[in-house]
Amino acid sequence: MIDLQQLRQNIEMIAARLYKERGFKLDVIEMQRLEVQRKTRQIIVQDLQHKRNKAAKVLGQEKAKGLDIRDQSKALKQDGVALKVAQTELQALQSELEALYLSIPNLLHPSVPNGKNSNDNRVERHWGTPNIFTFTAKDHLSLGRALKQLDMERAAKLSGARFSVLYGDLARLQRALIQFMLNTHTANHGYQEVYVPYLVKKTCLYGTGQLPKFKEDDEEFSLAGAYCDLTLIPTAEVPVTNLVCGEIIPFEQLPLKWVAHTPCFRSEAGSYGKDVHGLLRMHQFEKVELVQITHPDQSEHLLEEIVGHAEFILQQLELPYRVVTLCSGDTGFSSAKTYDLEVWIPSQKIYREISSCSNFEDFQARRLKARFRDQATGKPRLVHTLNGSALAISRALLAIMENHQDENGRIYIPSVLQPYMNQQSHLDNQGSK
RNA sequence: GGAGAGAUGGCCGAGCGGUUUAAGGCGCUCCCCUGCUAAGGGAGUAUGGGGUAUCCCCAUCGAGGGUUCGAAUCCCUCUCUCUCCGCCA
Repeated sequence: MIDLQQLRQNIEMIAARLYKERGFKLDVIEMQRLEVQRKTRQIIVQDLQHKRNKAAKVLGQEKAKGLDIRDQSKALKQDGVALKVAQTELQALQSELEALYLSIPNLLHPSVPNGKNSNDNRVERHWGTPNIFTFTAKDHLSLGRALKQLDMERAAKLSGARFSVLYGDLARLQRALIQFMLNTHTANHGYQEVYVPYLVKKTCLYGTGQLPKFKEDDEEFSLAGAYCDLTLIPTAEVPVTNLVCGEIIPFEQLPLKWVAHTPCFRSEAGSYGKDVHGLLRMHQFEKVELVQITHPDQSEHLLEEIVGHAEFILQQLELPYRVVTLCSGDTGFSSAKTYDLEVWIPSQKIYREISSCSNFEDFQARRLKARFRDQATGKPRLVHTLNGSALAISRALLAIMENHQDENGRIYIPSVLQPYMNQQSHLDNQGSK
């Protein structure tokens, strides 16, 4: 949610920005109409409440003196009815305004380039150079099948399309990736490891901005029946960021830095026919996620730090990548600024997203009511929240398979992972049944 | 799953229909006193919102409804915590 005080004061300017940056049409007339009504209603309600409180007090004192208060009591009944009516009207206006405000996307950071879609993203830098293969490079699906360690067919038998089954060394390599990333971020980058629920209440999704959705598509998986208010997390961002929901964090604890490994569940509604084969786009995948809860003055700088942490992993895995700043049209609803890390995919000869690092500034914090106590004033202020994938595990696995293959279909295991693989240097047919 | 007990400010804890404007204590901040330390005295100490804004008002006692002129207090529903029994990784 954006700052309402700011919105009310500079409504024309902010409406213009929302339209220019996001193509979001804010109904200024309607909003102002509702605001005026809300304000007058609120004054009426509070006035009636004030009268009620005073009258009740006087009545109480008279009763204590032993006076008969039945007539006065009866006379006050009408005020109670009027109050209830006014309260109901106020509530209706408030929820209408609330729904409107929840639908407004975040304002973008000035450094975000203008643009419509991913074609307009700004490439910041490259690292590494894509391998030039002296043979025809295979995609990860054929490589995995040849190794008998990747099985989409049996996965489909269990759960349908967009699920995977891994065997043997490939399954172990996925586990090694998770371990390596968690260990690196905790030992080298100062994050605390955190284990969180994979099922969360809907309110958590409002907090981080996945809900409300105005598209038809429902991106998340929800449970039915007795637990129907629970949803499978689409990313660890949701449970981890919601840890500070409603809290006032002591100043000296900032920044809070958490790293979590979780599976992620996405319906992928709206991406029918896109990336239907292999590990690229699945309903269930593993991810190691970084989350920071920071002082407002630090978030801009800490976004760069998070990107650095994700880049470090890619470098250690010896994978060529580039860093892009998402343009205005490609930046997510809640984000003020997002960097994507894109890893080279030899079979497609393009860079594909493997990490997304965002600064949400106070947008999520306002929804979450996540604050810290300002040292100077002693008053609570909204924190800033950031997160970054570091990395998407399934895509890292895929990238390793494709970038580190040789002409015999063996796959080189990056040296940083070998300690997690009993010093094994390659994936080959030995690791499967 | 069965039986019972709870949820009050940063913390402990009283209140069980109207002198509560949430007692009292602890902690914290500032001031005073005491030549250090300890002890003592005084003041302050939630969050959100509104207004005729150095002041006033409204809301919040786990959450949501209800009863009442008036609810922390009574009733209903839900959530969570604790104790005992059962079951279980």
